[in-house]
Amino acid sequence: MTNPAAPALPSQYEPKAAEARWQTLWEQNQVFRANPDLNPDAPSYCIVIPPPNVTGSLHMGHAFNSALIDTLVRYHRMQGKNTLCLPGTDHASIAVQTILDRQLREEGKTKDDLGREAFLERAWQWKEQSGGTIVNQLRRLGMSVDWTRERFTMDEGLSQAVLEAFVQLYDQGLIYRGQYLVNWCPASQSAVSDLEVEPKEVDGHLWHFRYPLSDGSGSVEVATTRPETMLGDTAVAVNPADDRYRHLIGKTLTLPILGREIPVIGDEFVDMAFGTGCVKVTPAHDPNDFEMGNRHGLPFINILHKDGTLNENGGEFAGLDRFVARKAVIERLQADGVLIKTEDYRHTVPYSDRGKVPVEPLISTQWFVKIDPLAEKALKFLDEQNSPRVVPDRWRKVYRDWLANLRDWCISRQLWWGHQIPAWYAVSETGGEILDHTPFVVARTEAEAWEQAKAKYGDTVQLERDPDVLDTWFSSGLWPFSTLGWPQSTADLDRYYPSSTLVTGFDIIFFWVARMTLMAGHFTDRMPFQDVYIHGLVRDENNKKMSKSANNGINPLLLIEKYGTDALRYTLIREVAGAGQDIRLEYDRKTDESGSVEASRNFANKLWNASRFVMMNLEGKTPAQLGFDLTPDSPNLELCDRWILSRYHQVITQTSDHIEAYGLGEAAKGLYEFIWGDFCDWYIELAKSRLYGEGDAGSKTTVQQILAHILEGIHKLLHPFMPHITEEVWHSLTQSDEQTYLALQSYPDRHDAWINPELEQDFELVIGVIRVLRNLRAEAGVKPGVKVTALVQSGNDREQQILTTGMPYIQALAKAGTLTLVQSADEAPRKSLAGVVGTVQVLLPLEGVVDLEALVKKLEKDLGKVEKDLKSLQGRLKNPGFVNKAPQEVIDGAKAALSEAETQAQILRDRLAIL
RNA sequence: GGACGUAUAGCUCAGUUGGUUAGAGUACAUCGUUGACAUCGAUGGGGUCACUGGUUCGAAUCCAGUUACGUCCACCA
Repeated sequence: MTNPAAPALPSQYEPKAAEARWQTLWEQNQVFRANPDLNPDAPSYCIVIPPPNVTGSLHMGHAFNSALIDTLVRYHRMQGKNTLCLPGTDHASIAVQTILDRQLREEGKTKDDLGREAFLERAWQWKEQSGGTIVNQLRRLGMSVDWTRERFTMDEGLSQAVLEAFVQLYDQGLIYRGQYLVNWCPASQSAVSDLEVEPKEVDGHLWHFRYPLSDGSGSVEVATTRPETMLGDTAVAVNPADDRYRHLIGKTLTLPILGREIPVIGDEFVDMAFGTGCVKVTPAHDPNDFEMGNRHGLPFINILHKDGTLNENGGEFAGLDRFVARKAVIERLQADGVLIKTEDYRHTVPYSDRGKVPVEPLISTQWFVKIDPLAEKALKFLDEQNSPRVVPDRWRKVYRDWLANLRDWCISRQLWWGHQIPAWYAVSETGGEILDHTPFVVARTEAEAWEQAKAKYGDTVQLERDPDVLDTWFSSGLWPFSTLGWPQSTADLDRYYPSSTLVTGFDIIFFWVARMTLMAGHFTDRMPFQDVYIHGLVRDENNKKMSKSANNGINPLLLIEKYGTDALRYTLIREVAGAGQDIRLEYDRKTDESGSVEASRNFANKLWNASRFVMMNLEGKTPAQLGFDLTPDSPNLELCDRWILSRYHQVITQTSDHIEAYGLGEAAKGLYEFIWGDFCDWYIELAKSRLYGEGDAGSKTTVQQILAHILEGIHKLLHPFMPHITEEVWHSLTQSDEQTYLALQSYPDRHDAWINPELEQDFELVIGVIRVLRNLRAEAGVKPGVKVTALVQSGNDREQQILTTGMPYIQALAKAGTLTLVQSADEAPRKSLAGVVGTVQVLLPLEGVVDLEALVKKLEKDLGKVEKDLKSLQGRLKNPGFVNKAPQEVIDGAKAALSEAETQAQILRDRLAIL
């Protein structure tokens, strides 16, 4: 090694140790701890991470989401913003309770055996375990979050926020308790929201029955996919415009089996064209029928227990499970001769997302949030202020449509794990039991509840708290501001709220994004984030959505172990183009290998070695010690120096612009091309001869300065994407101590003065000549190590000038020992291989044994290509339509291309003629 | 039943407001251990841009339709 001061770095980057080391140092030294009071004049940047559910561990989707967030956060931090990235986890009420229920079942127990207290203790244990795993995974991903501000949706502060929000909404008349039809999940024995229901296509049947008219004058035919609900029928509806049945409206029918008299009603909801045009109406067990029941004042007969068995209203079927009862009802109807037919019927059945069983629409008493006033406010923000700004734009419409079309939100869940509803019932008023009509008080604390209750019902009142908990999304809806201290007014809220960007997948726009905007609009009078960046999901190698049920998840830690966190992060980001597109991850399940992550690992290794090379050639100096006093007009800059500096400054601009437009993938790709292509393949190669002392001393210093300067810049530019390797190398490069961090350095400044497109084009010509010469060498079968004699010919003054400057580059990189620049090709031996770039001819004379036929073949091939272009260009320029209508610059471009092609063709023909 | 997304090299994907010779990575083939890197370098082969029609001097790009895959929303018994 030429540099004794540079650390002896191995030739392969080992991510494992470096990543662990920096993760620990960052955290121990609270590098990412936010301080709201710091730099009052600096803008702030805040991302509150979407809290993962404490349901186990993180999957690839989390890794993707985290990579995007951390890249944004690190970028903005380096831009000098006062930055906070706040981590946390979500209690995931129903999801966690489902897991615990399953565990208990495996132990042969139920939650009632344990009792609420012991159950919750167990739930907290689970939370500690799963939450711990998740938080450690976030660390492994290199998230630059402020761990001192870590939150959990059920911790003390956030629980306070939930209480406050509930009480306020209740006091404002926006929360009410009422009897409504809800989606009932018999498996978890709880109400679930509309969003927790997923429709599934199933092959079922459509059963047709005959309901006789009570006056004996005939019958009507109705059909259903759920025959057992007929036990709860309280009417049959027909469309009042339907001539076939209009006369029946007002008559009564006798319900089979139970013999109940039910009316025929007219309702426009009924589709005359579907089925028979007669609909059985079960107001207590069907959403449409519920509405009809309300419209027509029909009785609501509930036939189900909460566990899905039939209750006493089911008559002889009482006690049977709903699906058993279905069969029994069909048999009985058949026996009674009123079953007309059974059709096979494919239809959608609503399934409970968590319980994995069909949900049952069921009347019950629940708590609701009145959604209209909240939705109106969020819509107003969107329409009038485009707030939040949705990226990509197409999701804005999806979000808007949903907001505009909402039903009241059922927020009570018959579960134990979660925020218990702060309502206390005066059970002494209703015989010691909580009934639908038991009076209640809503309060922030139990003491406050007693106070209110005593005032209303006297000192002897007995209180019992509502056993139900709130929908998980109630607390998640407060997340962007509850985590910053709301309802207290805090410095954090002041400084970081509203947050800058919410980064999340489209799958929870409704569940979560909209709930946050609803709550934030109401409680903080503004939208909780400026931008919403919606990304796609990670698909598996077969383009399938990764899911637990399909068991096709890819464990991010396996890939991290194999290739490193930086490689995984870089892969995930590099794959995302524009925004919002799903990404597909290459993966071999047998070997746990991924070609694309491997490519990123190789890129990291390339960077490592390039850095190693540069550091070995700086004579122990840091970039700061070498200094960078060069300006675009410094006389001692060579063509390649100006070129790489121009490219470098373009890349700074381009990377920033892309990141700020959420084009993270484009930014990542641009850096890859610059680092591997421009910097490593060309600049470093050209720098070698100067570093090895083959030029003057000034040239060596200049090249060292530039190498050091750009290398440091590269690490800064790449740091948001690959935080560990860049932090590691940057420390060696700058010889910084362990209390100084690249993560806190400022991003490279853009200096447009360095950008020189014309010069870049000149340099492209040199590169072109090198490529052609290399190609000729390969065609001629010249071994890579052998130096050749070659000629470069151009009759153009400007090209001559560029080539003169570029001569040493061509000699070095194309291994041309003797290289002559000539005006005319006559000076070349007859037996030469030839190629063209622009109007420059590159000639490789061949002595001795030469396969003439091969030379001719190559020339003919090249000529064929050029002639094809030539023809198309000539055709175009002869076309009056083109010449008259196309813009001048396009025509000029075509003319220039034509003359170049003509020159090329001529060169090739001449060459062929000589042979 | 609505709405949306995607279709380009064997594979994963780029391709800006239409401008002619459609690009990367990867895989493949050939050559290579010169003093950063074989997790590398050089070179090469490989595409009727899903299909059909239209607009235009000119279409991967714009329009209409078709097909395939995927996603979301929806109360049809």
